[in-house]
Amino acid sequence: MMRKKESTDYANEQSLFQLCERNSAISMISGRWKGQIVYYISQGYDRFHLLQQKLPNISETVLARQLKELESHAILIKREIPNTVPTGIKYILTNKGIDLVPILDSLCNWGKMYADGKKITLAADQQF
Amino acid sequence: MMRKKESTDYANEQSLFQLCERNSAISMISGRWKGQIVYYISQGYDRFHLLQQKLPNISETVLARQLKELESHAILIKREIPNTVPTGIKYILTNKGIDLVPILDSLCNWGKMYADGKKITLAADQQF
DNA sequence: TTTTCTACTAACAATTTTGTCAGGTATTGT
DNA sequence: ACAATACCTGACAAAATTGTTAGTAGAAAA
Repeated sequence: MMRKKESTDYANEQSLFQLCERNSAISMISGRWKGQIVYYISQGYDRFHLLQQKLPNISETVLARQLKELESHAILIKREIPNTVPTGIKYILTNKGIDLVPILDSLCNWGKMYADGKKITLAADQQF
Repeated sequence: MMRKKESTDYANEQSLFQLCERNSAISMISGRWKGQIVYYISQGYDRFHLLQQKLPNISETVLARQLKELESHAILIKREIPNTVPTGIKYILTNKGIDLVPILDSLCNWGKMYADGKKITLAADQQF
């Protein structure tokens, strides 16, 4: 475990992680529903009422708001579906949104991997 | 873009993503400071006052609270440092915490990759 | 005409998260 | 004794997020 700057540490310190706003990326996905919305859209549940079906505990208002926020972060965009009965709109992920999916997936795997029993394990060099 | 279950879709639908609590993993890291705290501890800034130096805008109280929350999620643990001047404590990442670091890193890369200009790009099959 | 459907929005209330203030312990140095 | 360092905690205020209620529009079906 390294401390402060040593020359071997340089690449690490200079990493995007160091300079970027760690939190802006986190805040873009940290709504109560955003992860699930992005996921379901990626699965083809790309219309308002389909998302409502998939997320039965979210109200219309809240869903609309979350979609708007995702749109403002350029994670998805709205698109009118031509020739639809009462003017349908579908939501499609931008490339940014598509790239987010595997990251959310790995976050979720991480959560699940350590879900059971809350057993705490440490790296070998931290053992005692 | 697929809809509902088709046999080719099975693996996808069965993915951990589908079954796990997408949000529990997200909520563990979505504090205003948690990402940064985990990162700095991984970089060796493993003591209370070192974290304070690295995060000058966080108050003592809030830092202590965030650390406690991370501890309650088994992302880190406290450990007394023997023979220290006024009883030092250091924070070490559990394996769970260590595994989180590259995920936060990729989240951050993702954020940075799309940071400039907010240009929206779409996948080829969504073009128009 | 009234209802239904889809896709919203504004206004406000409830809840959750953050931040601030004022302590508190334990040890060492002066 | 008094100050300083390191690490907290409880109580409460401020701010942000989420949820609720009531409404909108435009078109088609009853």
